[in-house]
Amino acid sequence: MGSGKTTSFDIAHKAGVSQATVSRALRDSPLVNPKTRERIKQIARELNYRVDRSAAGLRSQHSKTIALLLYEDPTTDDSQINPFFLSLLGHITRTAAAEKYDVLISFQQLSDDWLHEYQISNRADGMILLGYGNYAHMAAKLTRLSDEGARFTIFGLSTADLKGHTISGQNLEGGELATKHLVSLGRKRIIFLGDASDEHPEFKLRYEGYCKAHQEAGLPIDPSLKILSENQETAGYEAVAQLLESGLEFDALFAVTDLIAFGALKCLRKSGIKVPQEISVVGFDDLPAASYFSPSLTTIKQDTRLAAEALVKNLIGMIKGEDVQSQQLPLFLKIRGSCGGRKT
Amino acid sequence: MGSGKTTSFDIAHKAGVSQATVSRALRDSPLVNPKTRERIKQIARELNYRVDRSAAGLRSQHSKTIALLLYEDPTTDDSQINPFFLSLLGHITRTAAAEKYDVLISFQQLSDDWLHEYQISNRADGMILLGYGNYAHMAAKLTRLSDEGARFTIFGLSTADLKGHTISGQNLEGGELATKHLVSLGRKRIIFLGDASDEHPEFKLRYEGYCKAHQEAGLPIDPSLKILSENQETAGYEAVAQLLESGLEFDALFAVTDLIAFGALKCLRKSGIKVPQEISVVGFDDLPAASYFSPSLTTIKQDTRLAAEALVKNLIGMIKGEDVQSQQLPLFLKIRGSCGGRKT
DNA sequence: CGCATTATTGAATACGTTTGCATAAATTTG
DNA sequence: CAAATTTATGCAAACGTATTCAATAATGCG
Repeated sequence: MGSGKTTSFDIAHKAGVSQATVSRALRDSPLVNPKTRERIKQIARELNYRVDRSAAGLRSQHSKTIALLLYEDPTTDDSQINPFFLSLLGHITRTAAAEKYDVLISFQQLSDDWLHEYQISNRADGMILLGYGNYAHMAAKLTRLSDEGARFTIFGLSTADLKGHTISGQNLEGGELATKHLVSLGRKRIIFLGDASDEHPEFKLRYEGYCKAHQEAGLPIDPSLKILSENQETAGYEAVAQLLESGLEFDALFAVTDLIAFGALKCLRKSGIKVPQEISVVGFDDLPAASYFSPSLTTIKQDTRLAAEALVKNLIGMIKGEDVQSQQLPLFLKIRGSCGGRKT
Repeated sequence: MGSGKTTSFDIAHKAGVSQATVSRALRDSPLVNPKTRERIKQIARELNYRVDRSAAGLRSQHSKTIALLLYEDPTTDDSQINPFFLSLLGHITRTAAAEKYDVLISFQQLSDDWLHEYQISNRADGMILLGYGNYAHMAAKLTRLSDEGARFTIFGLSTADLKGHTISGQNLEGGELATKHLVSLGRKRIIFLGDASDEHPEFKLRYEGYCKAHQEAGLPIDPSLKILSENQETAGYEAVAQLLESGLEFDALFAVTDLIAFGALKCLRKSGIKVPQEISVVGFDDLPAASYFSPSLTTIKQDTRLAAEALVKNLIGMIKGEDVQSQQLPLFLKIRGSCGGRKT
């Protein structure tokens, strides 16, 4: 009491065993007699003892911590974070906690130093990378990091080179799902709005799904219906404004993200075009605001809980040296007012 | 190269100095010759050396980490997190990073073990507590923790007992701001919607601001206009539904949070009441969805950046043993469609 | 130039664990 | 019942850093 904090030696002294035994008992080692283990645990509880994480980390060379790196797009300095990640964040921390891992969070731009900054410094045993970005740009970098021994999982990207590191939605199926829904409503000239270039492989896949749905329905794929838009609300607005001005005929709109869809909806509303009566709109992501928007937005929903669990469990598997597989998670169609016609 | 990771000894060897000098040099100690310091730093850079955080933490007994504890309301098990915190979260991590602190994140219910779980275990040097809850319930607990030596700051609560620990908005001024705006629009019978009981001191202050605005405008304070509502969208909906049924006359509505306001707006819309023509509505918080709602919601906005900086800097000050002061931060009125009448 | 300071450095230790190895006690086996 | 095995425990050595104390080199002062 007189001196500093409670250590495992104090427990050992009180229990009449060696410090080594205390350490083993608290970690549920089979090397210790169940009876002594319980006695030790009881004493530890009474003294409100906690293992010193720094000491444990130093000795075992494991921090039992995961670094969650949200990297921001350097071009947009508004610190608005995609709310979609908030949900992911919650599930990640919960899953990690269940596995006895802490979660460190950091907002960063892509850096060469991830590996050293987190793993080598023993701040974290592995990293989860989140955030929309020009993944194509990063693939090479990530492959190199992986080769250097970096342990990480990344959401949204799917590249053969990064086996086991990637968790993503079934983007192709998602695009197909959205388009099929529009087709089933009798829509024939469906705009695809977004950047389906190599910069955004996931968007590209959504476009492929769009095409597949057309083929299966026997509809022609008109390239002029594929409109470029950055992943921002204002960009969606602008794109639709130009579209209307061009006089191109269309009766539906598949926006590759909800953000784009919001912009599109605003522009349509301003132009006096009725949604969904004249134009049906589908988004992608199911941002919280999607249900608040007027009209509420039909969209493709990720199961953030599944995604979070996959990200965490793959990463921990990697840390433990197991062999893990990349996963593509199913997506769901969330029907709301911008499409159905009858619902709110 | 043959053996393990790079340590300060390796740097020392290569630089021809002792390990002690390396440690000092990397920490910019004045005890080391500037010339040797630069040489050492250069070598460290070349070898991609990073200080082992566990070792440093063990030796210095500081983890250089802040734990961000978001505690969930146990009664609502939907894992929807208030998006307001996302913004706060971003600013907190950025501020902490600038001060060389890591941020650990955890979703937890109120627990007696915070102190031991984080501080004693050397997982974090201090804690930031976030989340709406029945603060009154917690005040006693937090006071005890504080007495036991827990270092923490908390957002939203303001209690004399927790000197230096609390950062909050100027709730009274905020309530006044909102109400004055409604009064300036010619509204005379303004509903106050929320739980202004002892359970929510911050809501109580908003109500006091509401009263103050009335007094200053020479308007009577009618207690029957003070309507109870839980802090949930559905609760706001229900409350307004009952209100309409009761036939009570009113021309404006001040919801103590945006969530409540959303519910209120939905109910008004469903009942065919025009906002803002017949009823003006003001919320509180400026959730991201507030601008997406139709009509967009006039509300009181917190400066999350200021709040985050205050939370982090007060906490770090506390950790360093400095004397810190609680703060009340200014709030801002964000005028949108639910109120003005002319704007979108 | 001799002494008092100051500026730099190194040797050694402690931080609180985890874990390999040795040992003693208990149990099984032939 | 002796030998072989299993079960429980303790001893002691890391893990990589920060820091106290002593020591040396460099500088200033009269």
